[in-house]
Amino acid sequence: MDTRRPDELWTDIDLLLDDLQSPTEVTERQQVMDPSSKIVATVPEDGPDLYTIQAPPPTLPLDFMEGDQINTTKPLPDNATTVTPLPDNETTSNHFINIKEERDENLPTSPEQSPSPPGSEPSPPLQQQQQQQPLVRVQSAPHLPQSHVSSAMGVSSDTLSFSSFPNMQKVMMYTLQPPSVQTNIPTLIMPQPSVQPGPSGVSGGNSGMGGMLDVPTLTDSKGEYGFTVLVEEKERTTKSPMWLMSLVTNKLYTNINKAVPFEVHLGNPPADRSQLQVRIVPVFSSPQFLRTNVTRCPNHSAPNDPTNHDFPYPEYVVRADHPLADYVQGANGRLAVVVPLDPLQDGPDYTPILLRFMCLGSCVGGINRRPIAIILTLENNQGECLGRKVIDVRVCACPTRDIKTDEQAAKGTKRKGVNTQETLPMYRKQPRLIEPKTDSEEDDQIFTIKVRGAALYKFLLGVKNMYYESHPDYAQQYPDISQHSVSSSLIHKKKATKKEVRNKQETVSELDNGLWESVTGSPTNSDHQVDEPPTDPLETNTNNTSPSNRIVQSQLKVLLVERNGINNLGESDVTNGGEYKHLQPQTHELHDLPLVITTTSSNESVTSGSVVSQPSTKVFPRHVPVMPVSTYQSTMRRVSSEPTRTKQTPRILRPPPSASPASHSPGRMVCIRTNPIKIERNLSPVMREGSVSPGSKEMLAANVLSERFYQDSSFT
Amino acid sequence: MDTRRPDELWTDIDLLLDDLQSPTEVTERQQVMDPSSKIVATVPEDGPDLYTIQAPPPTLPLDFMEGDQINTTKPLPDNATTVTPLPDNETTSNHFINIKEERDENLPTSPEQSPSPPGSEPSPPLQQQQQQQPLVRVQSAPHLPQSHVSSAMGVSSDTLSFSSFPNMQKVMMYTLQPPSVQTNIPTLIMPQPSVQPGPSGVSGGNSGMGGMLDVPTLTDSKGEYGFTVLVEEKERTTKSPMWLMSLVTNKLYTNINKAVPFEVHLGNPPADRSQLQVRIVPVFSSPQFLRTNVTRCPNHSAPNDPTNHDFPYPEYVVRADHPLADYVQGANGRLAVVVPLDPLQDGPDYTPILLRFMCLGSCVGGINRRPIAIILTLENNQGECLGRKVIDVRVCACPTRDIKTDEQAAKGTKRKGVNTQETLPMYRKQPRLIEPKTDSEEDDQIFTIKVRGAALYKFLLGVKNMYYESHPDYAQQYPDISQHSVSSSLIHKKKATKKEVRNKQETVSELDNGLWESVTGSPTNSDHQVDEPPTDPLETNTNNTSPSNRIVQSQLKVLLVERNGINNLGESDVTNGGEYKHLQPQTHELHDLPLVITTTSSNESVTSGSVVSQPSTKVFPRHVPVMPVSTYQSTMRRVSSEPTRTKQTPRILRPPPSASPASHSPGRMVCIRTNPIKIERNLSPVMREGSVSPGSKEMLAANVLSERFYQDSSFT
DNA sequence: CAGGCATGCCTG
DNA sequence: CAGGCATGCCTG
Ligand SMILES: [Zn+2]
Ligand SMILES: [Zn+2]
Repeated sequence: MDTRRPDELWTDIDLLLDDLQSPTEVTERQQVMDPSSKIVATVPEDGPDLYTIQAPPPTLPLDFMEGDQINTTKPLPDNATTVTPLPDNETTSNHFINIKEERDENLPTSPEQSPSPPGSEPSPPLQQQQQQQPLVRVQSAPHLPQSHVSSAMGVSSDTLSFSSFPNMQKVMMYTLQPPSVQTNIPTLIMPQPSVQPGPSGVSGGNSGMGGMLDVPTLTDSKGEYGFTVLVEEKERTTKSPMWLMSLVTNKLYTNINKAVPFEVHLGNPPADRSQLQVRIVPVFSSPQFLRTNVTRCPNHSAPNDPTNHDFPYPEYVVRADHPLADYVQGANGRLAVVVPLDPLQDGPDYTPILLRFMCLGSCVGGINRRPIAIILTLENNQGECLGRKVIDVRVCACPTRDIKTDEQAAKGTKRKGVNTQETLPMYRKQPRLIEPKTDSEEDDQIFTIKVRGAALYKFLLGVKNMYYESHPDYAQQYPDISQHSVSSSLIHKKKATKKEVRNKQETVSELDNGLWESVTGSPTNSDHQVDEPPTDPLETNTNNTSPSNRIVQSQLKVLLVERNGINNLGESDVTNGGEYKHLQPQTHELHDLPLVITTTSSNESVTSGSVVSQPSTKVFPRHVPVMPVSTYQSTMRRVSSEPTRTKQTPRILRPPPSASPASHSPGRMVCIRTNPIKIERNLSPVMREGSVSPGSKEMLAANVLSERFYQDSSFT
Repeated sequence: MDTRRPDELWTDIDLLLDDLQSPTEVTERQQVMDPSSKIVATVPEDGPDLYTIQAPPPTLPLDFMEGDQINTTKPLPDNATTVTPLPDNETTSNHFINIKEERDENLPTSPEQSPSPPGSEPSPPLQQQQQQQPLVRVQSAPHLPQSHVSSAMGVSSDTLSFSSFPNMQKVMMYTLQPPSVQTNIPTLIMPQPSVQPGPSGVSGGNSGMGGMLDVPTLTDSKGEYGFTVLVEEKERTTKSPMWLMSLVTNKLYTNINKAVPFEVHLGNPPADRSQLQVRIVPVFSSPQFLRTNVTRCPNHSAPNDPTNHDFPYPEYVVRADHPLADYVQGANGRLAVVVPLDPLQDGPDYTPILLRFMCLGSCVGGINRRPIAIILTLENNQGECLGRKVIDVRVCACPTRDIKTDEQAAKGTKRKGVNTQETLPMYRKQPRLIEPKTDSEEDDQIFTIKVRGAALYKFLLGVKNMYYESHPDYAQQYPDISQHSVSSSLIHKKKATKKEVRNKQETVSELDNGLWESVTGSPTNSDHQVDEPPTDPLETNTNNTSPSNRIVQSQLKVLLVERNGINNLGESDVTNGGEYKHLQPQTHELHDLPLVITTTSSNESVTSGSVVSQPSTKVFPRHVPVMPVSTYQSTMRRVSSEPTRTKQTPRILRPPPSASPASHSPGRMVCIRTNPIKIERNLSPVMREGSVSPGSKEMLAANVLSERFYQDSSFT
């Protein structure tokens, strides 16, 4: 479930657009249409080939999050699984986006350093820079070197190596790049937005949650103070223990909202313990969700939930039973609770910290059956990380049953003598779907986007990849077709040959099984294959000798769509390759971009030859009242008649204010249109039922595309 | 899950207080304490006896909803199951609330007529009055005559008879009244608030939802136009049907967000069909939840849920695929969709209406595995009901599986030849718990409230009953002990004797089984046993000859607690017996009532002799940092130092504004205190962990009690 | 779509 | 608390 609010999505888009701006060449104009989302974009023509982007959803969603990157790879991966070149004898005469890519040789080469904007002073040391700039460079192509920036929350920039899983990228990653290409990969690096550590207890305020975050470090590190955290194997106080710690699966099993004591041990404590604190961050431990924030489900984070009646941080999964517990949103956007390290009590040689997990691992819209872990980091009062401990956690209604199940599965699987810590834990099958299956049956189909020209095709592929990267949940529900075919074949092969061969190959096969095993204790990373060894800021190996992260300026030029019958041409050239900015969400004046909406057969300029259009009558039962065209038009007109702030300023479509009670349902369809408006009665089911929704992915995609077009049109 | 927002709760409290005001006699002052909630109330002393109110939760929650009533029964039910009279040798010298009860003989006697305020003109006819006054009198005691007011939504005032279930009241109801007492029951009738048909699509705006509503009419009525609604047995269009209609269970089985065609038949259609419309209201069909609104779960009603991206009514469970569908909140607070009756198409002789169910029947925090039905009412454009059809619905992920399961169970249970329509459907076991079990283990205990004096005891019992009535979910999770013991014994007996005796006795046994069977098609009512025959406004039997609903003015007098060391005495005398008001939420000046919070052993004026206090050290694991007293005090001081608007005006505690990110967790504990503030270190677990929360039930209870005390203190 | 698992929750 | 059911969802 996407927990972001619409306005946050818009901020994301703004941020994205701000960083996507690249010089682009426009050659000619025509229209390319997405038959499913009914979004028509006018793009320059540049290439001779017509490619097909296959996507399961009916739209090309594009509400990517900040912190992601577009991978505009070149050369074109004609051998990619999902690429379906169409014959050039198509009658489509579309235009194309010409994407020029340049490698920026001025960018810093060490992945441990964030690149500075051109002309700015050199980056400060990592730790301090992180404190000042909450920017994290994330990179999605697994074959690219890693460049995550450490945070003070136990989520650091060092990347766990995928070297032991050579084939994993085929399964986990969305890339058009052949695995052999390891260098000179042009990428668009988008900085992570500065996270407003706003009131996280605000109703519905999932600020910065739901998008992609940095990849957490899941390796333990005692640090100079000998920091470690233990959990007793079993609560012996009562007959019905509130938690269970399995030494077999090395996982904590507990129920929802039960206090679990964590013992904080300092083997080499400093003289002044009062300056120390412990930060607890829950993370998804499965690779595909490492970068997804762990928040409470909508059910449990509802302000009326009893657990929130006396607690202003309803969205924090982990709570600490400590009067000075601090609930913060880290610079990386993750929700964390920080507890000061209490002085040692009389008895034991450790400091206990009581934690509660406020959602079940099965909570729909929340953890959603994905394995989680908590990262406990020892910090000084400057927030610098002094040690780290990662503990797998399973919050379930029947810990005793589940620990039994898991341990039996683990014992049945693993060979004796092999330390569980060394192998990837995988004790229970995991589902693949994240979102509640609320989409109508019409949505889950294979749609085809015909694109003429390699440039636009690549651009759209990059957008598609970016969307998948930033939407792991969506990727779960609608797996990328290209990836799916690759991974499924791998899965089949591995499954057939899985014969207790405990080596790297089998480890891969376990990964390929589609299970969401935790990577805790294993030096792996979610979607990045790195050549460098993993570097931990806590370790002495700070100098990284690996090849640097290649930052490339991508240039794209798009064309403005018509607006009010007039071509409003304008351009914008923004270099974003590797440039980091303080991303306090900036107010953009680009709010009023027209959007052309049409259907397949009504737009003459769009080739409708082999476009896969939906059967418009078959999907619905009989006697469906068809919404009249007038309804559409009047609704659209209502909004489009709003005063345009700046004629030359593109407009980003925004969702309408919350519908008034008096408004009827047709009023919910709000979009801004330009000429030509072409609506046919034979609307596709998707169009008719959901239509183009204000906050929908279609709209976002349209905005981004249109934004491109507008900004670059003045170049022509 | 309580879906109300805190501010709505406050509104509820305001409304409640407004109606609870009754003349009260204050004799003396002392303090009665709730050892669990740490709320100390000063009450007048009036009675010699010390009673005990047992309640499972650690608090005496009091965020009752409007539309409920307090049943201040007299005489005292000493033989009630939960009543535990304490010996009078307790050292407690508490004060008491003196509750005077008078029967208002001027009130109308017909349950079909809403009583008018004294001096006002007679009530208009039922139908019209309902249109004007969205007030519904609800009554909780099952042995009382029914007085629900009809609404235009197919939810009418006629009550289904419980005559076939003579023992049901013992199981379903919370009453201290012996079943034999059928008359002269003093009751406090609270009018239902006027429902603001506000923007239901507003985030978190569950306006008026979550409380108790009127009891819907679940009987079919063709009306003059021969109205009925059919659903085809099975969708034959596709191989995987989106719905299934079982003729065995007479229930519709469908998946979430699938369009199901309902065929609206008019056997005797009028000349002008264009003035007709159909209203669809989902209701819980099991007796204990008949009066609970059916709304979407927090998960699915989240604005970021894909189903809400293009739809401004996220909380409506039922959607209609119709361009003119209107999503309204009826006068009774229920969410409904109204669809105009389209003209007949060429082919069939019926009008199809496509409906979608936007939550699974299992949705936590929503339907929550409770059986539902939809009530389809034919209306004219004045909203007058012209016909009614009730259809059971099960929204599930596997309709084919579940219909199979249900039909097998039905066939295995019922004897051949017996029409399913005539028997209570009960095909699958139903759980008893509603709320997600988020409460800590410390919460689910039996707590004891010692009360001295019959009056206060009765008052508190009434409050407890009212809370249970208005919180069916809570009643599910923490069943009323008195009711539980009665019902469980009944269940055991019935189960043992359940030997295929298909008569009334067995029907009762089915009810006693704790299952949530639908009452559709059966003339039953949820928690009311009525002597009158059921009256349907559609039927000719409009004149009701049954004994009238006895309205009684209850007078209560409470004492003000100390504030700032000074006794601010004031009183308020409000007659609320049977008086109906237009309840546009009124702004009360009673916002600043002090609240005395203390713990058991620290308050010398409270007798701690046999008070059941929680073990303060045993519940928590070892090494729990105890929140220091200073933290409490500073936090409390922070809020209590706010400017008091009116010295004489009681203050209602309000939740603090959403916590700022910089605030630490102790800041969440906000309460307004008066002297004496007595905090001991050995705080009970409840106090220490959750503490007194601003929006919690403890606070609400304290506010109400304090409000009483304040208003009546000037009498002294 | 059927079989079966995962997992919350009810029952005894 | 163990056994088992209810029910969403994954797999084939
Ligand atoms: Zn949850
Ligand atoms: Zn739901």
